Amino acid sequence: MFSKACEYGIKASIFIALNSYQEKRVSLKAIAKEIASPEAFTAKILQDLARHNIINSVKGAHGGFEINKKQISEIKLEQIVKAIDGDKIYNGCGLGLHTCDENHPCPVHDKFKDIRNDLKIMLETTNLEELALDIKAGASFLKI
Amino acid sequence: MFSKACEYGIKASIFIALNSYQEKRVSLKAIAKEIASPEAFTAKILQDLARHNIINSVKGAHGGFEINKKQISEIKLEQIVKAIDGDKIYNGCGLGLHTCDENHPCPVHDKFKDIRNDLKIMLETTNLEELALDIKAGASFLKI
DNA sequence: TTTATTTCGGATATTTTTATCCTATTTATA
DNA sequence: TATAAATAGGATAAAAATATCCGAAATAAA
Ligand code: FES
Ligand code: FES
Repeated sequence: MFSKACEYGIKASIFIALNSYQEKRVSLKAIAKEIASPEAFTAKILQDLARHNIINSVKGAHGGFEINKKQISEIKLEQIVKAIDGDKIYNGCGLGLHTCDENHPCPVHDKFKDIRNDLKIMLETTNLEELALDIKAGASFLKI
Repeated sequence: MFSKACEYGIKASIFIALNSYQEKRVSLKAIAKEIASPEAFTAKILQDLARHNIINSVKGAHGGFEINKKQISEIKLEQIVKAIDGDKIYNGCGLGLHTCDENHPCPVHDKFKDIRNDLKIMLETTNLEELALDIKAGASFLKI
């Protein structure tokens, strides 16, 4: 469904958000450990998220990653997915036709579009805050 | 969502079904042309589907691929997807945890499982016959 | 100002997916 | 029986995704 890069990006963002509530900046190393992801690969993804202004990176000693506390509840999964995987999950045809077009539908178009739309709505309405709170409450997990 | 192999497998199966209704066996070449897929790669996928008894292959002159007419309405998309992509689409965690487990959910589990279940139901209830009929009626397309 | 820490970013490596090539095998028919 | 037409399947190649390495740049603190 999502690429590995996107999975890491989502999990990392949640962990960063969680720490940002406590004014704590987290290092790449801490993130990779917490979400069980390869460090260098995760670094690339974090750079990408920083370039998209989803997270903030601070270089140098005592540097790391953080998210503006006030923005956490405004950041939707959709932004992360679009930043990393692009919007093919929204516009792509389920059977790989060049474009998903109501006027030139593939055989599964009608059945597929509803599911894809539900996914779209889910991504557009889910924000980082709620996900971080679940982790904090021990109601969900970032690894294993 | 689906792998390229799976997309080709679904489209090929629909085209084979369509022809099998008219007692026509279709060649690899004809299939690849009709669904705009690479011939040799498509051959591998068809072999896979044949091994899974979803389609039937006939070697030699006047050979090709066909589906037992009476089975066309019984073949569900689910069988094709499972044969090619396996069942990770059913059991896999949306964020890549080892297993999707209600008791050890990832942050998006609750929101994800409903969408995944809708997809599952769609695949389990959609059969080749209805898809082939749409193609025949010009209501859907296999390429471009 | 030096040092330790940490992200940045380019280059490279590995793995997986997608695609191609070639020979063997099977089968209908001339 | 010889030939042509097809699929089967192993080997290989190309492309994309995933992962690693390393030096450069930035920054805090000694
Ligand atoms: S055309 Fe294939 S999903 Fe819309
Ligand atoms: S645990 Fe991640 S989708 Fe169920």
